[in-house]
Amino acid sequence: METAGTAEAVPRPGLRERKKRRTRDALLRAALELFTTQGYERTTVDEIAEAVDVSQRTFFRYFAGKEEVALAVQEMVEEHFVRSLRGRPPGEAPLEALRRAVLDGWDTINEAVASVVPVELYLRMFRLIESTPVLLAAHLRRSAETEEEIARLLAAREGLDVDTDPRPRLAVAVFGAVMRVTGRQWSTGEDFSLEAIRALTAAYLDQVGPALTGNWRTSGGS
Amino acid sequence: METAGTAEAVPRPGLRERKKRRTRDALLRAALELFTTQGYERTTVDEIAEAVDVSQRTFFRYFAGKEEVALAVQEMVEEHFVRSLRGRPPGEAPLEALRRAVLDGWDTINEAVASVVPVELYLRMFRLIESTPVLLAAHLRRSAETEEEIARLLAAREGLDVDTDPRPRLAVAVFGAVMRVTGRQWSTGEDFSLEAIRALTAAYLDQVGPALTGNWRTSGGS
DNA sequence: TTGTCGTTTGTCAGTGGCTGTCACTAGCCT
DNA sequence: AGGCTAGTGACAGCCACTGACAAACGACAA
Repeated sequence: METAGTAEAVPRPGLRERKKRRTRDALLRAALELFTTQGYERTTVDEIAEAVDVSQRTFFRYFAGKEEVALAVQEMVEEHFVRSLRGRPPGEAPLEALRRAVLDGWDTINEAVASVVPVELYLRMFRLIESTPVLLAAHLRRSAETEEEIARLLAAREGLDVDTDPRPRLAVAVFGAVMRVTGRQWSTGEDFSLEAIRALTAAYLDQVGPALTGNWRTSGGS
Repeated sequence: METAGTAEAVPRPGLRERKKRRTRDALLRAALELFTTQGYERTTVDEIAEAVDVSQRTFFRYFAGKEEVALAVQEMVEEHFVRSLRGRPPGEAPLEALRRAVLDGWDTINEAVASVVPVELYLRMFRLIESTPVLLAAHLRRSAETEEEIARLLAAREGLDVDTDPRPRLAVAVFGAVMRVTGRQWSTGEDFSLEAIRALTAAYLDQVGPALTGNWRTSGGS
């Protein structure tokens, strides 16, 4: 956090700072472009560095590893969602707040992403993550961390202790599970639009209740 | 599949086969022992191979990578659980079958694991996985694959198409989420016994309902 | 027993991700 | 202007992992 204080967030970035940000953004964009065109495994770090004309060592000074650059945008999106959740009114029930936060997050995704990469590139990258085992693994682990953060957030909201009451973690885990199924369904479907995943999210959240009802044989599916 | 037929599963393993199994088991045990004593990252493949007195190349002929050997026992346990689930009577409601299969799985965990490694070593390894980021990531991804298998299994049981009806995948994802929270809670708790995780499993499954109820502020806690 | 065959294994060489070190350059500050 | 420090490139090295080939060894039959 650069600006913990009050107003003026950008007194003067300084030349060094600007140069750094430009290098980082360039690396990120180059990496994503290479990943989505020739695949994650078939892209080497040397290639990415060369595309931006820096040394391999410099790449590793900006990103902890190949994985991190691949998941950087996803990270931004999750932060966007958590921010959205923090903004929900305290009166809302936990699951209601979660639901509204995600749907709101999709509606405003542009604000969070477009400044660094085009949304379309983000969506392509999302699908690549789902279909690349090592990326999917890393993504799932990071999601688990985000879930822990959200669980603490909700527990605080409701005045509970996350270590003695299992309900916050359980609820968040369940919610996260639904989000994951949604994302997977979207990425293997046909409609790769933003509206599609937004609609899927709403639909699947509505289906959780029925899915947990014992008898699936009466009245059914999508 | 060596023995697809009916009875006699072990006519005569043959010397070669026995030697192979012995090498594999030795590698597995040595790896787990090293991992749990000095940590996963601080253990090299060369070390493991040397402990069994084979070449590094041979290690990679038995295991696809360092990750695989670390998760091998976990894999056996999950297979054990899926087997247990397949044995549930068709009349049971899906979630009921899942619940009974897991609890049953814990009760009979010895049969599935003890022949290869002591159960105690498995439990230690379980905790190591939870606390080692790259292992946790790989574990979560494999769990996702198992969940897909289970979803198809349940869908078949109930006569549904897993691709048009979201409920099987949703239910399994929710169930898996609860199991993960359970495992995490167990591994960070104090009682590392088998009974402890068994009891936690039952308790957390009972808490899912309440966790999804909107109002946590009335009556709660562990 | 001996010879042949196919499998298992070791050796060697190489790739790619990632890290430590060190010297150099270029912003920044007084 | 000149010193301080952050950012960088060049180089060397570790470790996970793979392909290729030859040697060792078990299986089986003559």
